[in-house]
Amino acid sequence: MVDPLTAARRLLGAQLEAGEAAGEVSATIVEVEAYGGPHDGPWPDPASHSFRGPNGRNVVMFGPAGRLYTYRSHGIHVCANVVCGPVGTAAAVLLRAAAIEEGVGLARARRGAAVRGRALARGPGNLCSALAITMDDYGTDLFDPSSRVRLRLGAAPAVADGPRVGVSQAADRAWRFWLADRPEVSAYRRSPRAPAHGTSD
DNA sequence: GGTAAGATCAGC
DNA sequence: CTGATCTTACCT
Repeated sequence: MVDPLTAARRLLGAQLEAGEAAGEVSATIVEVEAYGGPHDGPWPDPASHSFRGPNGRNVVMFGPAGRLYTYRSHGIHVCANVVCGPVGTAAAVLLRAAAIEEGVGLARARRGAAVRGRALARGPGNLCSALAITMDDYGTDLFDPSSRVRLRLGAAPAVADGPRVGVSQAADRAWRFWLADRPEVSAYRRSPRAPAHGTSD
């Protein structure tokens, strides 16, 4: 797993598990977005948190691949990324949506009784909520069996792609990927702060 | 030490 | 479409 585009495709169909014991909740990743790094790196990406170099929030993105990069969005939600790329080079894949396989009851208890099954982990904030991923999980090694959040890679079926959601920079880049024919995939919404279509990136 | 912006979500 | 709610970065 090296560049973010390859990593993004590879993560589709992978199993994400979260829980102290043998996986309280497990889910299949169905939608992701690739994010690059600084302007002078191999994948310059003005929409990435790492674009302006390492800082207190994004340091883990510059570390080894396979770690979890969590950040708080709009002061309310937590979003999760899988770090990729070699050490010293920032890149990550944002987990945007998943299909809950095991622990549906627990996920619904966390999200709310009225939430439809397909929407339990739809959207990056909702995904973390359903799996109880918090800022405490920042930097977690996703391939360590003793971690609270774990990842099991699989083979990816048919993949579709399109522009990323909600980014104001490089808004026309087709760096979002999802599994075709999946009801859990979230709807595309362009950022209101993004320039007119075709002008960005 | 102040401030503005934000890889979101739910509710009207 | 709007508001909630807060962390961080980037000024001055």
